[in-house]
Amino acid sequence: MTTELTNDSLAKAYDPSAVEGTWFERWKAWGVFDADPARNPERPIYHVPMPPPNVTGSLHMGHAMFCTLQDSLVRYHRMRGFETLYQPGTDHAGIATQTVVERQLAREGKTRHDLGREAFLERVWAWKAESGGRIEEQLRVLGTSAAWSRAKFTMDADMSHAVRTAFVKLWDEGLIYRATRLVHWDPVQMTSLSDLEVDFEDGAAGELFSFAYKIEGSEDEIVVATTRPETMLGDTGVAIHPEDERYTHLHGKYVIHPFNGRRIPIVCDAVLVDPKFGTGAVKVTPAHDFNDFATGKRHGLEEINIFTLDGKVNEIGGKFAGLDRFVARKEIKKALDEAGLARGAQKHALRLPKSSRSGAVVEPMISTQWYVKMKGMADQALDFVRSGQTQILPETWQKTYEHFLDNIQDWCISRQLWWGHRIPAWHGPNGEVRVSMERPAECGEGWTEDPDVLDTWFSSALWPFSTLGWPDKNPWLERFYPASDLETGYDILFFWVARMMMFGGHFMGKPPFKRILLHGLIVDETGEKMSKVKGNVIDPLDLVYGASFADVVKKTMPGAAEAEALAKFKKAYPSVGQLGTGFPAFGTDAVRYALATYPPSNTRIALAPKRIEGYRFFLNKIWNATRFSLDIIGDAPVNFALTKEPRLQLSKWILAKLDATVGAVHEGFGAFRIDEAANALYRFFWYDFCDWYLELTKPILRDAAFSDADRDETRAVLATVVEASLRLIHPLAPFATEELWQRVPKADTSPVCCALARYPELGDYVHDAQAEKTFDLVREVITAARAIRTEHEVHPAATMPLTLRSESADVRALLVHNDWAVRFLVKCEGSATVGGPEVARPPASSLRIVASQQGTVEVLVSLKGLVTPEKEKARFEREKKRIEKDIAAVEKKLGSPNFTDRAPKEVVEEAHEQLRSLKEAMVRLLASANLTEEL
RNA sequence: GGGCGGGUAGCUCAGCGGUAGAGCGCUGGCCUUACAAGCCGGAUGUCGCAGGUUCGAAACCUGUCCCGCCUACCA
Repeated sequence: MTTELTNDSLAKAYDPSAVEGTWFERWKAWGVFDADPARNPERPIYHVPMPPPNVTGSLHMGHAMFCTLQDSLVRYHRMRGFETLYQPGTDHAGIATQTVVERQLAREGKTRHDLGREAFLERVWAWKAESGGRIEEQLRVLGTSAAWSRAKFTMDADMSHAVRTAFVKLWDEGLIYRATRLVHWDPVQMTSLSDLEVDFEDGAAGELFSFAYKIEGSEDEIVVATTRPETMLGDTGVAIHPEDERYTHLHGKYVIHPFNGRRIPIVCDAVLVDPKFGTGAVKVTPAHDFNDFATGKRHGLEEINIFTLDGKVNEIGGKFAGLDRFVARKEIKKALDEAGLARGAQKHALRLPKSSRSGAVVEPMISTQWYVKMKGMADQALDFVRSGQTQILPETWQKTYEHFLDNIQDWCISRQLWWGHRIPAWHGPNGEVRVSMERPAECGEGWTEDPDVLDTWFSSALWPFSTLGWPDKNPWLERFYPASDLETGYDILFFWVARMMMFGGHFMGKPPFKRILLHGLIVDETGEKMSKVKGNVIDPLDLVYGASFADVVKKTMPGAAEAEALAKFKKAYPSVGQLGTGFPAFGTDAVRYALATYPPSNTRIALAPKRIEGYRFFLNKIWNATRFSLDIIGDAPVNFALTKEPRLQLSKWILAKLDATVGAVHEGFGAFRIDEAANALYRFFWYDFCDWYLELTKPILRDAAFSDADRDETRAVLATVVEASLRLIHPLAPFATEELWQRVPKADTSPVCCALARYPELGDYVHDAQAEKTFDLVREVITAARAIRTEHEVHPAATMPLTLRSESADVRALLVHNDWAVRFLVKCEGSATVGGPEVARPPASSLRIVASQQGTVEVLVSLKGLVTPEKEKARFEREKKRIEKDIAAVEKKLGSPNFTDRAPKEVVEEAHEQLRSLKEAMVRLLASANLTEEL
């Protein structure tokens, strides 16, 4: 397979579609994705559980983000020899999936109740079968090197078994209980919600409506205010502050409900009532408000439920019965007004609680639900992090994690849905409850199975070990628990991560992972959250394969007018205007690379398509540099041993830079700063390797002045650097690097593919910081000479004499040794004249000073006839100013009384060195001042 | 109300005690036989504001103004 590849020549330009098609299947065939608990027990493990996406969902940028980061980490560790398990899977996503199917039914004019539970579930499974494979397919497009053969679905039989086991265990331990209390109720989905599933819409326009209750047996009244007038049907108390003198006379009195005549006590409550707010009197509806519920408990008030489960007024409401809660609101206001009890209304901004899934306004409702006691598990989960057994990165999230667990509430785990894990409980005729894995034999006639299902997050909380076969003891669980890293978006830190930490600790006795890595939320280019309403959603596959903007918005805002949708889209992504009429096919590698360069500390990641383009250009650069290198290396065997002790300074320099880059990359991956690793590689490959090394191989290969030994060494260095770079970049851009790696010569007996090749380690190449600096000075000299040329508008093809002066013999030797490089890149006439300060300045020359720790170099370019005195004078002044400024800064530092005592030695020394070289530079510059006259 | 984070080049962001950085954008010049998806140059910042600590602050402290996010019971 590979030999046939090495024979065909590389296309002139990088084309992602040509390289991204086949590798996935090959990697699979080569066993890249496989983990094996029995293989080589000496190897350290690296296990990352993938956050299971909603099985019926489709790919969005969040998935692309986590795949990029996780897969990069996974490939990095795999190449470093870890026994690597990237555990994939999908989630049944209870409410979300049920909602989708119910909407389908609604289009047929049916509800789930028309079908009945069994038929409805069949329908959901059918939908899952139809759409369920898609998300996994899409994840593969991103190159995700997960153990696909082990993919799990949270409703699989084994996952289900784990869920029931966990439930029964918690029940037996007394950690699960049933309770009747106020819960967040979604009247549209008709289910309870955990407090995490409620979003608050800030600043919703509402009104504070005031009305009067008449005091029993008098014409006196007390005025209360509410944002939800309809709840007055369930009022069972009016609370005042015990010390509020306005109401002292009402202590112990009752008011009469205007619609049903209910006697309602006036109670004194200092907790609920703020005497300064409104009238200082509060209506109390224990059955429909969390504060009132607590108040009711304090005073023994009746709890009267006035709503049906779908949010209509129930029979208690009398003439209002059957009205939807929002209709009832209007009617009640009207009725109060007609009764002469309305006391006006004022605008009031309120926080409207909404279901994060259905968007329905959440109604607090009394009901009986199942709960998990969290305190003990939370304390343990807290301890895992505080003791350092589990590390959270970026560290800033640790506080958030702790704050949540410190204030943990018991978790309402029952949902009145059909799609999900059914609670394994049976209710007897006399209210008995049995919890068991299967229907207990004694629960026959008269016993009914609990109708509720579990919160989806209950099964996900078991994910790091249920996927390994828990509760059965087996080699996978032994070898791969705890996992190494858990990487996900910070938005599910509470929902998922904290709960895995709690369940992992409880069921396994150990935290489920060593590190928790969190990334931000991908938003549009202007920082707005992606949403269909805003029309700013981007499908990652459109970036990979390319798509016209017209097609993009057609998907984003189905049914909307194209012009309008396009306008919204372009507003959200100002940079796309520069991309023409659509996204070009950036390819997976470019999308991944771009996403990898955002630091994880960014809570919001503003997606700029233009930036992805930049990384596609980078891949093209890699492609062409490899192509060029292959051309130079040729077919003759490469003697890699020559790179161990290189003769050329240039060889040593690039190998040392490579080594430094290897270090930076490991640091980046190690600290979850993949962006740093990605940037280090980008800079090395483009700015060091391509711009300098590759350019300089040209004279080596072509000029007769170089020996065959030089050429052999250069071919070896070239092969080494290219091959190492491809391996280094592979975790970030797996496809292009694999394609190229297959074709480059390799030093050792290499494995079948780059994905399984050994990752470069520090010290593999020349480890020599000095070697880096040495040639860096040559580089600066060349840059200075080029700058002079450009400044004086010398045509790039023209040659001109160059003189380099330095007091340092070492520097002069360096310049002479690398004269060939200077000559080639500056395009000077013959060799540069290298000498000490005694060497005469060429007439009509322009000067630049390069100051370095090794010594100062005067770069003199003769420009006879090309430069005017005015221009040179201006340049001289600029140069002088620049150096003066630098000198002043360093002098100020060194001049201060105890800088030398307090600052670290290296810093002081460095400052001295700096000043010395700057002063030397100034002397040189000033010496040239009068020479401008010669021009 | 409480908590957390952020305000640095036109944009997106690094830097978090030692003379302001990157990518993109802008700009001048080059089709130099790997790459014009390129090459060689250039410009650009009172580092939100005000105090303080320090020899030295974009970085540390205090206050202040904006902006996000999370969290909470103001009817």
